[in-house]
Amino acid sequence: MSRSGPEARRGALTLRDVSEASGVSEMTVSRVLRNRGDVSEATREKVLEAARHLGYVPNKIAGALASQRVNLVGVIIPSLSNLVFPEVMSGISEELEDTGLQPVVGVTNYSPEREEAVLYEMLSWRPSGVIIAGLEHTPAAAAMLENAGVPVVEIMDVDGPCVDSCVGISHKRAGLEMARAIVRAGYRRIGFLGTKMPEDHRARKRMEGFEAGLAEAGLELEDREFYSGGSALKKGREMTETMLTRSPKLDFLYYSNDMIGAGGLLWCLENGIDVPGRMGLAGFNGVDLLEGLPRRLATMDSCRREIGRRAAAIVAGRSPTGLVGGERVELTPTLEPGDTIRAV
Amino acid sequence: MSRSGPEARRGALTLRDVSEASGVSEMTVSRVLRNRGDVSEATREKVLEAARHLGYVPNKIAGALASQRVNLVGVIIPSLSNLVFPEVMSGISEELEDTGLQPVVGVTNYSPEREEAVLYEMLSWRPSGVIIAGLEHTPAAAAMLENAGVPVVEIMDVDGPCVDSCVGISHKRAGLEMARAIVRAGYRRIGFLGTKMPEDHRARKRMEGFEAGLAEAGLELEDREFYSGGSALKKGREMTETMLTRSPKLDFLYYSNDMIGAGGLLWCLENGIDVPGRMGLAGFNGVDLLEGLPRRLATMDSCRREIGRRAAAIVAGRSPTGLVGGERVELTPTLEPGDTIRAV
DNA sequence: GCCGGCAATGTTAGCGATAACATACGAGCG
DNA sequence: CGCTCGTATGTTATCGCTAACATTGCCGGC
Repeated sequence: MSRSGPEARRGALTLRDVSEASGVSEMTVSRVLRNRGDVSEATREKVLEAARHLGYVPNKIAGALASQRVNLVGVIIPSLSNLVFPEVMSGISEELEDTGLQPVVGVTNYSPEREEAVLYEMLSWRPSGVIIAGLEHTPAAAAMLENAGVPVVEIMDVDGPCVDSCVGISHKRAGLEMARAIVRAGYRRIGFLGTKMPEDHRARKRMEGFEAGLAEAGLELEDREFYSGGSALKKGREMTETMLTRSPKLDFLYYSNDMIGAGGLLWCLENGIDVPGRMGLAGFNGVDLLEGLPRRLATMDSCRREIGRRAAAIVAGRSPTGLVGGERVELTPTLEPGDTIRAV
Repeated sequence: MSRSGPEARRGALTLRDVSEASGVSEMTVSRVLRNRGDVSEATREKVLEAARHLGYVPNKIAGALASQRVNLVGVIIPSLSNLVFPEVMSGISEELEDTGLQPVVGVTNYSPEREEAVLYEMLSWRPSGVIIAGLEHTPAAAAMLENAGVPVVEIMDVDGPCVDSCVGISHKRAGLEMARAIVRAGYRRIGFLGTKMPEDHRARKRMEGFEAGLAEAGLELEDREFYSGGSALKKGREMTETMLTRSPKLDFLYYSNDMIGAGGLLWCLENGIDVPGRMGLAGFNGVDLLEGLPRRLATMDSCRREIGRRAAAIVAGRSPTGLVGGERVELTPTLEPGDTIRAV
């Protein structure tokens, strides 16, 4: 209600308005609003009152430009509908909570070009850190990360070289160990079911590790099936049916994620297949969902939340290691045998 | 490690660097990089080459301050782990794709105070629009939205007054119609299972509408059960068991979301309960997951993606209605009877 | 050959905040 | 009483970019 109305138009409110309303300089208002520097209690009150009354919202754009500081952390992930990434996000948010830093999300849909574009866009806001999923980037994206001049944490995966820091698990090893466990349990004729995504390097590495594990025992994958799009649970069913029709002698199915694994499990149970006797099953990720299934699917936890936390800690400069960058954190996924692998 | 030259430290790269490298003025570089104004083809090439070579990334902070334009849209939602919101996000992203606008997400965890804080933070970046879930806000948040001076779209819900525009479905009506369908199918002794979240106004409205629908037929809810946290699928099972133990005469269970409904369905099937003969079941949302279940759970689609699209269209100023604000879009959820309600 | 007119480029003045430095003022001290 | 010192506040100069307004050349028409 001050000058000619609440505010002639948007954002019309600036430090100057508050300063005039409270009778002190802009600088003092700025100090009060940021809790920085010495300001007398009386002045502080006066200023806060004026700001509140006017409904002033600081302009961080100007603030950031002047101070060369931005309290944003760019987070770049392939997808939000994957279940996995929202959990990573939670970990990040949790850890960033009281650092004054704020995550900003960008989604790439597993497209390297899109990743490059999203990264460019993010960097143009000069965030004080970047967390990005995966170790594989276009050359241009890699160069940008290299020159970002802020902490960069590549997450989810540690199988390969990273630009600055990385936090994740070895998907190769995850596949390998699952294969060993399966072989140890006596299964021999094994099928693989996964996503048709050349760009999902982690799924690929898991499969490679898995095959390597089988190879140790002189085994090979007997069959494979890939899908894309649609309800993962449904696809899991369909693929399982397809595969078992085609290769009825299989005695184990390894799924590249828990959702399709769950679909497969439901199908097997409905079709009277003895699990884990006649047929063993395993997925990957360790999602919540599994707890509600009729039987607990074997899986391997992918440490999603922990990955988020550790990555955020590095960006926030509070890593427990005390390092400032160039950190490499490999978490160890634990095998959860559930009820779908024979006990040894 | 590389050149102690090009940029001594982070972001040292500015328009000036590019301008010097290419021998034209900063303004011309700016024009080239934004594709604005007349620039000769030769100059354009020269500038782009220099920019690429240096690895220049424009500083949008400065750009936004100077131009008073920010290509960001703030999106404020309660949660990312809910399945529902990522889908809304997809709709938003899709629609925003070629508008030059970029969504920035803030998560409130269903806390009004957190919502207020997130909103304040967002507005301080002066986005060119805000999309926010729900119609209920703290007075301060409402005031901020009111004075934002940019398009504000409240989404998901239309049962109540909105600040500027809103896009959603009527949860009251959704509950009401589900109740009518259930009554019509001959069920009479009905239980409700939902989340223990006073702040989830939409779930609350659904329940209210549901009760109103029952009341039309002179019925009342015979039992209710609420949960919070944990695996929704598992909770669905547990609650179903609890409720049917306590109230064995119930003949219908209405779940406030599909996940717990799915858990309930699995439990019923495992326990040999005749669905939908002896017992009818229904959920809410229409999620993908349902397709993979042994039987299709009755549900009501909540138009999530469409809500995202329409909201984004309004913010982007491309609403099909041609209106500039103050729009009210009520979408109509469709009942999907699935296999868990008796045919009439 | 002079000048209007247009296309291509340059200059100037902020955008709204903050860093860094300056100033005012009262207290405490010898 | 003069001086130092520390606290509370004000001034000035950017931050990197863009809007708006010059300016420069070159063209053709009369």
